[in-house]
Amino acid sequence: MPPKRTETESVPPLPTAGELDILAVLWRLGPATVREVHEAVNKEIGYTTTLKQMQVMLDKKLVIRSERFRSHVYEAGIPKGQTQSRIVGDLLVRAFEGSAARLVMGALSAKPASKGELNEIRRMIDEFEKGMGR
Amino acid sequence: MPPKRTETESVPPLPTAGELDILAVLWRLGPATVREVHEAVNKEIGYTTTLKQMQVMLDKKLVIRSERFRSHVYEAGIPKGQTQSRIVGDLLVRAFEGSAARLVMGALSAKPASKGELNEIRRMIDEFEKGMGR
DNA sequence: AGTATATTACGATAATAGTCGTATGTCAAC
DNA sequence: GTTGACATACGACTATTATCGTAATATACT
Repeated sequence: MPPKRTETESVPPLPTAGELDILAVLWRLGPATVREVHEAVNKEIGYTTTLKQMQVMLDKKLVIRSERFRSHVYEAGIPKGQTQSRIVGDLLVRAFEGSAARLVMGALSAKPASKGELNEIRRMIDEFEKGMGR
Repeated sequence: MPPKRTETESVPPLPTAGELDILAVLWRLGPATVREVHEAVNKEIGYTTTLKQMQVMLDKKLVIRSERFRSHVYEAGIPKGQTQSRIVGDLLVRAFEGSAARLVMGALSAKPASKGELNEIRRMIDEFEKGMGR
C-alpha cells in the first residue's frame, strides 16, 4: 500500500483522474465557485459529488479557497505548470524509461499535430536549449 | 462512477499506476514469469500481490499468458507503443487542452533533457512531419 | 419574522485498487 | 511414494476514490 497520506504534507500528492479534471477547469476559468466548476466539468454526477471532491482537494492542498459573501471561491493550490510538470514527470519515468523523445512519439501518434503545432514544439525545444545550463 | 467494466471488452481499460509498473517491466524484459516480474518491480510487496495483480490484468486483457511446464509466462496484451499512446493521449486532453507543445514543455521542465535528447526529439518531429497525411 | 433557495458540512455507501494468507497443485529428488 | 520447494487460485481485508443523501447554515425576498 502507498504510505498513509496525512493532511500535513509539504507537497500535495498527484491529483487523481477526477481531481485533475477539476483542476483543469480551474486552470481554464481561474478562481471559481463549486457551482461554476460543477457546470464546467460537465459530467453526469450530482452537485454534492463535485463539492465533496473539492473539499477533499482542499484537504490535500490541491486547491485553496476563500470566502466570498455567499459561497466559497476556489483556485489551484499549486501553479498549473508545476502540477503539469509533476504529472508528466511521473509518467515519463513510469512508462517511457525517462525518455522525452518516446513520450513525444506517443503524444503525436495519439493525436496527430498540425504543421503549426509541430513548429510550436520545435520553438519550444529551441527555447529550452537556449536556456540550458542556467 | 465509471461504467461497470465487464471482462468482454474489445479494448482493455487504461492500466492503473501499479499495472503500468508491471507493464513497464514486461516491456523491458519481454515474456516473463510472475517471479521475474516481481523481482524486477522491486517494491516492498509480497509475491502473491504481484501474482494477483497480474491475474487481474489477464482478466482485463492487459496481458496474455502461456503455460511453460511449471509456471506461466506473461507478456503485454497490447503493443507497447499503442498503450503508451493511449495513456499520453488521455493525459493530453485531460491536462494539456490537447496541446502537445505544452506537454513537451511540461516534460522538459520535469526532467531536463540533454542536447542529444533534444536532437532526438527534433528528429522524431521531422519524421512525423514527413509521414503526415498518410 | 417567515419562507424559499442556494450553499456547505458531513456521514454513509459503493466501486476500485492494492494487499496478503491459505489452500491447492505440480514437479523433482530422494 | 513422501517430502520439499515453488506456483497458482482465490477469498478476505484495507485503503482510496467516487458517489450521494440529508442536515445545518446562510442569504434573499416578501
